[in-house]
Amino acid sequence: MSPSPNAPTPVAIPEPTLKRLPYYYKFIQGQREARRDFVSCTTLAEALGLNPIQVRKDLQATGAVGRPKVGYHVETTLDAIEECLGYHNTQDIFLVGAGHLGQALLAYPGFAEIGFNLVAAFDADPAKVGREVAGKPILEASRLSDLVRRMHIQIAILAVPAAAAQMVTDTLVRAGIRAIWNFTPTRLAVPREVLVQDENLLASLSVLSKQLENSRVKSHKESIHGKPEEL
Amino acid sequence: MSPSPNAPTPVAIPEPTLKRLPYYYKFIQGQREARRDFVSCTTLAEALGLNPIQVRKDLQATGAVGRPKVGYHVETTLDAIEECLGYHNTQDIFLVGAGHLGQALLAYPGFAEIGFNLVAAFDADPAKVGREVAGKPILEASRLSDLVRRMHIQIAILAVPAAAAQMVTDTLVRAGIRAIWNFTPTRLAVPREVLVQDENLLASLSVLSKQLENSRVKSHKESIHGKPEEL
DNA sequence: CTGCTTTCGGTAAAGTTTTATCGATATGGA
DNA sequence: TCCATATCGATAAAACTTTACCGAAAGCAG
Ligand SMILES: NC(=O)c1ccc[n+]([C@@H]2O[C@H](COP(=O)([O-])OP(=O)(O)OC[C@H]3O[C@@H](n4cnc5c(N)ncnc54)[C@H](O)[C@@H]3O)[C@@H](O)[C@H]2O)c1
Ligand SMILES: NC(=O)c1ccc[n+]([C@@H]2O[C@H](COP(=O)([O-])OP(=O)(O)OC[C@H]3O[C@@H](n4cnc5c(N)ncnc54)[C@H](O)[C@@H]3O)[C@@H](O)[C@H]2O)c1
Repeated sequence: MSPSPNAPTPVAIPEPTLKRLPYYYKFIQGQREARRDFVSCTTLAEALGLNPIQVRKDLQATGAVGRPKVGYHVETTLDAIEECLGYHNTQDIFLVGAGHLGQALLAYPGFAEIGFNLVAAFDADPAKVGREVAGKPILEASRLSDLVRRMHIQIAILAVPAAAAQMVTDTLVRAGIRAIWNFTPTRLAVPREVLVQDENLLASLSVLSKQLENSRVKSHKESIHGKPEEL
Repeated sequence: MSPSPNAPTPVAIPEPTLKRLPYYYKFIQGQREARRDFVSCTTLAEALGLNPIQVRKDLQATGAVGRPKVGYHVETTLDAIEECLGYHNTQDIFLVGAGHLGQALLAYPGFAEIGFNLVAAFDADPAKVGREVAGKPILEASRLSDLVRRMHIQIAILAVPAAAAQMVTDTLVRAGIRAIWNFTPTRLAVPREVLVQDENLLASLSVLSKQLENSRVKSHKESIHGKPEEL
């Protein structure tokens, strides 16, 4: 309750903001390559199809400061975002379940670019164990617990069949995992101190489909009630 | 502005709710298999680690009605969720970009279960064209536009390299696509009437990593300021 | 140098989503 | 039969996110 003595306001950054930061980062990188030194919220917003005020608030949250009439300094703003998202501090992570999805993730070079080192995968299928994908070994699932512990792995990617999800989670938790990136369509039961980020792809697709249905109804209504606003 | 004459309250269901519905669905299916006829918000919330009041509001949004002291009828509630998420009305969809991620999606049987029929993939790589993945053909990218139009495809999955994302999007839009499920880390420019659902995996991982960092700071603070609340 | 315009930062308002409160209803046991 | 209790539905409060507003700073044109 009492404010910390000298804490530099470590106000948690809202999740929607965190999800937008990578877009700003990518665009500002492009500006750097184009040899531009400054970029304004207006420009960013225009390019990304967002509200300029929202962009400004998001950048403020990273600690970046802008100059009126000029915008934000490209280099320092990139640094601020990197700092904010922790692109610097490299982190080793594991993947559990080297099936279709797991192997796609293994092969993906994008993680390394933002400071994650996907070290190894684990699988229960003997036919997969021993193979490599993109230079990453697929190890025996039975070794998971021990290696999480010994290598002090904090984050694991979960890409096993739904039926195995909770069991693997329990193993990870017992081994001391701190966060799980969950691609299974299961709600995982974990202790309060363990974080879970759900990536429920089916749910996302359902949302899209539902919104499509809504928009159909809406535009139909509009066309009936006569509201052909097209600008 | 004026209320529609006889519309059955087509209030748009909030996205967070839509994303939770599949979890309820899956759990209630389990209850059906266990021969239970009713399920309460309390039970659901307990099992899924959610707030019971939230569960109740979510179910209300689907149109399901419950009985005090008893809960929600399993069969009718499943129907309500199916109806709400459109699990019934089957829909053909296309995938563009049959690379690592695209092929994992092609092989995934989950889409069919919720009413989506992933008909075909399209790729620019001649080495991939002509092959099949899980019985789904990989077709020449040049045929995309024509087939979207002729088959009246409304939803496309975008899994091409970021560099090609906008170009493919433009093609899809010109061909009359209505919604794009976007796995590239790019913000797509589309006309207002086209929906885009972004699935920015790197952004999600960044969020998780940041939250982990926050929780570390917090628990450290707590341990200093003495706040070992453990219940 | 002066005024015009763009853009920032802070604060306030509006909109959404989550959580709380409370009366009503139905069930099961006294 | 009647009471205690679990649970629902509705309404309200709280928390969070997005959007708006306004004064100040800084570049630019004349
Ligand atoms: N493939 C997709 O596109 C896709 C899309 C959305 C969601 N998902 C979800 O992702 C998960 C994985 O999907 P997939 O298509 O890769 O499935 P998959 O069957 O191809 O792969 C699962 C892998 O996990 C391994 N495995 C099983 N039990 C294990 C255990 N106890 N420990 C370690 N490894 C174990 C299997 O051997 C297999 O290699 C599923 O939960 C699925 O619902 C996948
Ligand atoms: N693989 C992953 O796990 C992963 C994770 C997160 C994000 N993503 C994103 O998903 C996208 C695809 O990733 P990937 O790993 O599958 O890449 P990939 O390179 O394996 O596959 C891309 C495919 O797209 C095809 N392609 C290229 N240009 C095309 C065009 N104009 N029309 C049709 N097809 C075209 C290529 O031939 C290739 O088969 C990328 O944008 C990536 O950033 C992938």
